[in-house]
Amino acid sequence: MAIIGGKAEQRVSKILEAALEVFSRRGYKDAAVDDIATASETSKGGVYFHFPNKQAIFLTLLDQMADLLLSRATKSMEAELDWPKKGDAALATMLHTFAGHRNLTRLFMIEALGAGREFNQKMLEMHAAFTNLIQAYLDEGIASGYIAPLDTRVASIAWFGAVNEVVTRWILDENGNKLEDSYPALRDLLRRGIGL
Amino acid sequence: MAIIGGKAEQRVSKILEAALEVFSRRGYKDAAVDDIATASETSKGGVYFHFPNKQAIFLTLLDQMADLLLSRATKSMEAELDWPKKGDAALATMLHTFAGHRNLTRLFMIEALGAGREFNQKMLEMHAAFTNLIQAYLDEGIASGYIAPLDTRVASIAWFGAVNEVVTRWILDENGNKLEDSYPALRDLLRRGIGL
Amino acid sequence: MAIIGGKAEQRVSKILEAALEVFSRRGYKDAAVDDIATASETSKGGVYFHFPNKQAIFLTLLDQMADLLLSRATKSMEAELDWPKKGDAALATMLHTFAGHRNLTRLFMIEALGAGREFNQKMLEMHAAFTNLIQAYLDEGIASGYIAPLDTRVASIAWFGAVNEVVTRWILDENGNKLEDSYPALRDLLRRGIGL
Amino acid sequence: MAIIGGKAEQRVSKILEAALEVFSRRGYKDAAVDDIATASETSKGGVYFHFPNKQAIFLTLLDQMADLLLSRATKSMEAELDWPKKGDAALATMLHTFAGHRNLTRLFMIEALGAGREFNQKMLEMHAAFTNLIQAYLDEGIASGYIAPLDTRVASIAWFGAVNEVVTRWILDENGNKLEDSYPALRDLLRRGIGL
DNA sequence: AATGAATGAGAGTTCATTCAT
DNA sequence: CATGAATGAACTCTCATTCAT
Repeated sequence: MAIIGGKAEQRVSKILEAALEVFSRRGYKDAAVDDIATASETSKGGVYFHFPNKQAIFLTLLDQMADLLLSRATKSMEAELDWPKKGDAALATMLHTFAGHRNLTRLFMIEALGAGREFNQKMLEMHAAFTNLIQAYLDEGIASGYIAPLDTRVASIAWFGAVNEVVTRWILDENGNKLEDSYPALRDLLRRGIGL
Repeated sequence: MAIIGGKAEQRVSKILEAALEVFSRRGYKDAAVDDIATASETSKGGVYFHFPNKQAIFLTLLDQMADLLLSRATKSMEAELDWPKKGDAALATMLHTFAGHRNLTRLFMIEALGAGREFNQKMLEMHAAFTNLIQAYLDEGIASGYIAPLDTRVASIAWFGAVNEVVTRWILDENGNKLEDSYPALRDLLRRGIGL
Repeated sequence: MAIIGGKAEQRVSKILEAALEVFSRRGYKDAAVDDIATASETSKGGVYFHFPNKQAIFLTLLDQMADLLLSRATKSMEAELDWPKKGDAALATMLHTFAGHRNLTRLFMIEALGAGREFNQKMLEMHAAFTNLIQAYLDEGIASGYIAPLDTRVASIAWFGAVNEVVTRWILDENGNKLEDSYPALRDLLRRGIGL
Repeated sequence: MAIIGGKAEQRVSKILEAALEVFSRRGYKDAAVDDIATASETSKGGVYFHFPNKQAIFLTLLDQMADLLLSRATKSMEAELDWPKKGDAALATMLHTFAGHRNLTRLFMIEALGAGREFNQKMLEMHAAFTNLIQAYLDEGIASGYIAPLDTRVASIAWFGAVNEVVTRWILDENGNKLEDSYPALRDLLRRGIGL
């Protein structure tokens, strides 16, 4: 009957919204399902009607975030025609997206790592999704002759790591600088690293 | 009167050893003090006689690790006279040290980040200790004319992040490749990134 | 929909009943929440669902008791028209009520005092509630010319103390005399003390 | 060898002093033997060398206090020749002694009651010691014809209770009035209560 | 769909007591 | 005599999960 989202879908997204807030405020382990229920104006039973357990809520959030980040990065690359500019655009988009969603970023970069071995596989997949995107980009650059051949697997990991650390520092340092200020230096460094 | 270490010191290091094992196997939150006690062949009370609480055990471990890593890296740099080789040596040493202490590394790179807000400050300090070492190295390179001026703050963070991610992937991927295989590609990438 | 009390109310009073029994048998500190849970045929979690902590259970009991005692004393005073008889009635009621609720009395007179500094304020209030009642009575006696003016604050405290000690002795002496046997002598003493 | 007190005796009294301080500050249950050890500049083992257990320390203190109070009261009574003045002197001495040892008084009046059933017998004995003293005094007054015959058992309990409550209120009310201010009113009341 | 009461395993921490040195 | 390391039972409190209504 519903067109854009039935009652159930609305409830689910309300719960996810609340969960994001609670998880990023208290950390995965310290976040109580009760807190999520309260924050989403439901009851514990209500949450468990829509999700089989706490883990599933967290995983859903991680998936959503990865999708958001990847699709934005992809889109911004597609919007550029020039190969080098594609990379710059992706980097800028990533930093911009992170900067705009500090909670989400904390969840994605910090909490998810330490949330327990259950999430290791997921984290690996997510890191891989990003590095694969980067690697494809670098391979394209080599194929089109923009850069000389190099170990794109390691390079993509290093790129991701560099961005990751800049972001992590920004998260950990509660009253630090603006994230986007690092963009120019980071871009130059990454470009030069692949001999561009 | 004690020659190598009194009974207390021995007990403390036995507890720390056990804690390292337990923390890296179960994660900070899931590690029970009871597990640590059992693993160190003491009782819970015994653990609490030597440490005020669980957090303190974890922090002690983190400090130990940071000291180990930093001192090894520093030493290996001092052993080289040529500026560029100092960096290579440090990188090689780091990867080698990580590779040789998987548990320790997991604690340091994964668990500690997500263990809770209480450790954020500590993590910031530790990351900073490493990037400061790198930054000093880069500044020296600029001062001696080996490389052109660049934003060494961001560069050092990016370097550390690159290494970090390579190591994190190695940790998360339980049956992956040898860590040290990434050395040549990583070294080239980092070198080139600073225009060397 | 509920007629006499919902499930929750019933559970709460079952817990309070059990708590009264456990507290007066073991003392506040030695009473384990687990004991209360078992005695009320619930689980520990069940108790904590209805009360935020152990202290709150104890305080609820204290309040209930104070209310019971005060309302009974007040009622018995209102039932008499003659001023001196009001006092006698209150005393008789108090002793009778105490005699009929040994556990409750132990809690109120013994455990609550030594349960810890946290309860000092509460105890002060409760003692004050009783002495205020007595003081009002004495003031009324003076106003109506039954007795000569005297320091009713100290007198009411002394009255309460006298009753208190008689009761305390009865409690401490596990196999002693009947409490109510002390009534005539105590009444005469108190009466004479205010010059009646 | 020792004349006034050997090393052992000194240690014991140092421990008792410390215990008094700790017990009255933290209450019986919350006082840790470790605290007492530290406060008396010994070790836990040291305390256990001189006392078989925590209970014994507490009991020793209670005995000491009762002895102190009783002997002072007795002495001040002996110093008076006039029978009614003996009672006044005892009361004044008691209030004065309590007022000068707030910690001790708290221990004696409050903590000891709630410290657990193990101390009930002791408390009974102590209360009895006081009321016996009072009762003997009252009996003497009857025998010498100062007052008319009355139930001196209940009367002595009531007297003790009256004093007790005045003192208890003074203890519970951390920032209340001076204890000795209650003396005149209390004296008049007690005197009149026995028809003096 | 949703609620809230209930469960019960377990967490970190404390502490009286013991005992080898 | 004294020490401090060790023990282990007990404690309060938390929380993911279940389920009758």
